[in-house]
Amino acid sequence: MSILLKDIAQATGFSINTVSRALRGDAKISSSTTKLICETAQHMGYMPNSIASSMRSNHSKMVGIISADSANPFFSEVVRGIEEMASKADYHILLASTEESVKKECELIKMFLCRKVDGIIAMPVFDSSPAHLDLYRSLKIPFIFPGRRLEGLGNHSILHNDRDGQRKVIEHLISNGHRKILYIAGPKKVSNTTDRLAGLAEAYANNALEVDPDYIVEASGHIEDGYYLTNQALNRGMGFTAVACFNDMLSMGVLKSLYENNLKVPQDIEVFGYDNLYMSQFMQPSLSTVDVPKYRLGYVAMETLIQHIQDPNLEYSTKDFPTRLVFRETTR
Amino acid sequence: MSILLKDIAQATGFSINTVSRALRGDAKISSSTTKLICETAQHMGYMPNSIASSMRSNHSKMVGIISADSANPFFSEVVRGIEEMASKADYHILLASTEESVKKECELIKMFLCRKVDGIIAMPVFDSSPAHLDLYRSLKIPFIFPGRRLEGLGNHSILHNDRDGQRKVIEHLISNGHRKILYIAGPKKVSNTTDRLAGLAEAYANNALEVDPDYIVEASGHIEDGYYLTNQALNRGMGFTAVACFNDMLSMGVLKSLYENNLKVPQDIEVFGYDNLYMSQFMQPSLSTVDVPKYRLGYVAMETLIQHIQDPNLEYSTKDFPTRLVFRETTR
DNA sequence: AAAAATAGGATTAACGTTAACCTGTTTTCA
DNA sequence: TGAAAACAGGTTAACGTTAATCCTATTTTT
Repeated sequence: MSILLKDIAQATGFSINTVSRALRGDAKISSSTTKLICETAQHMGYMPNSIASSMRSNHSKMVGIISADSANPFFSEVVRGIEEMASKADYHILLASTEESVKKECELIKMFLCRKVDGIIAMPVFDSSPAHLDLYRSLKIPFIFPGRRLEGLGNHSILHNDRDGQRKVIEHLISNGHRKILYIAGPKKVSNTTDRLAGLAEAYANNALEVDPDYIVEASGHIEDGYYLTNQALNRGMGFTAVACFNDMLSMGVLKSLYENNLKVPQDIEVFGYDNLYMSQFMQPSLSTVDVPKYRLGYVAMETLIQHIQDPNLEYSTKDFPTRLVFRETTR
Repeated sequence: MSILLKDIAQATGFSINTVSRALRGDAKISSSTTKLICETAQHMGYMPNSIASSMRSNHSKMVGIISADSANPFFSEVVRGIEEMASKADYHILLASTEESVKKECELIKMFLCRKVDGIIAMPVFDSSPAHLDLYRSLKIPFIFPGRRLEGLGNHSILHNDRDGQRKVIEHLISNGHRKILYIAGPKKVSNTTDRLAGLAEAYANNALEVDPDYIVEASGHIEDGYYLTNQALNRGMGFTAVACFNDMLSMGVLKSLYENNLKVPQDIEVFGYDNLYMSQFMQPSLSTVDVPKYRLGYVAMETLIQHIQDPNLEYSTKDFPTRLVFRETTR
């Protein structure tokens, strides 16, 4: 059916092994032989069978990516960074999304293991069940968590100072005179939610203010949550003067709700997002937010993963990127 | 290192082959034996090596997905449909994006072939170069094009009446009295651009109107194009009273530009998108658009692909889903 | 009661590649 | 000048599964 090493061996008169080595650029094969073999392979339209190669060589040149939420462009950006680096290093990607389900996450890991990926990059659900953690701990292949962390596996993470970023946002709002700030938090099962809430608490504490739990509402992180939760808070007459969101998608829903309720942004209410999605600058009004280096996160995660694949003894160490506030039209 | 069929064979006293067949539910193995083997496998924590399985059985249970543009949530939705169906049928996905580059598309196909995928689902670039088409024609595995088409391979497509949808949009605008409609087209290298432009032409023809090429501008399909092209048209004093876009992302940029130029939507200018992204209902103002069954497109594409994998003699036939206009706040 | 069919499983040989080891020349340089 | 390297490539045996074939009791058929 298709061209095999055997066929090239026959055509050139060399052994299968020599052909295999020549095609892989083995230095033991003379350059003239290598050239002849490569050209013959080219002409015959040889395509290596990576399944067979993986089988024998014990590495698949594939890494498994576990994304979290396909509805949020945040993750597309991270994955784009991963892909870019992967492609440079001639790795390929097996991609799937958990939609924030631990069960699915565990299944994916097992699937990746069966498929013999060389490493895993995951945006894991924050779930402290032993089964989940043990699964990661039992992994014999390298794994990296870009943008998220997992209890006890902190050094596998590449983070971006969530706590710091959220603290700055809240401090800014407080210094602008706001005392009733509605905070739309992310889902509990995401580490960033916890970290950003810690940043919020810190900001209040730094200003000797109490956190009012009524002004912290939980969301799954999608646009509609921002919309409905803002409507709800408004209906309850909570009288907030600023809204800080766990992410930009939520903010988009918030802006919609505020507009429909005839509240002017930023005059009546200031709004802050988090993530700095590309689209946020085109929201109406354009969104003030916290920039997270999404692409870089993915890129570095892949880069780091490859280092660990190449040197299994390499120690893991947390990286932490700085965040940066981006002021646009939703703040004064 | 890890548990193999061999180990289960040793533990149960059956042959490797019997273990393999029992685990796959072969009817030739008695139910008591099957039960014993499966339970033992479970206890020992057996994980099948899909690489080895693929190698021998000649099917990988993987399909390659070629997406087009990672920045557009349209494709995430399609991929979600693909994944859902794939997961039901126990297929897994190798996903990559061309970012609309034919070169990358061809490379991806070859990569998928090397990795022995059982089929391919692609959103191909519309490029009539022989190399590109021949590559698809030479494929010995099934392939489906959801939402796009390729010259001469029309029956591999699952479409959604692009021409019809765009015609309705333009006819609606014309019937609303608009005579100067700015149309922001997609990139030439996407079949939908051509088809939607045909729909536009049809609408004009049906109303005995001439198409003014000056009012048709080309874009790559991203938010910023909508923004800059609208600014540009405004600066040129083109005096249009409606804007129809190739997709919703463009519309988001258009809305931003119009707002910044103090033009009220829909009072001064009506705007129509295309795709009906989830987020479009939250744009400010919410976007009138054409609904495309994105998820369904992906789902059916995968479903169809599996049918073709299971029956290689099955004839290909184009499917065509109906579109539906969605009226929101950007139209009167 | 002998032949045929069936159930249940064992043996053997692949799948296409690469790793490990081996062999025969040619260089090198002490 | 001769022994050790270096060079260039060949041989053989895997990797873990599954397909194809074969075997042997037991049951069914006639």
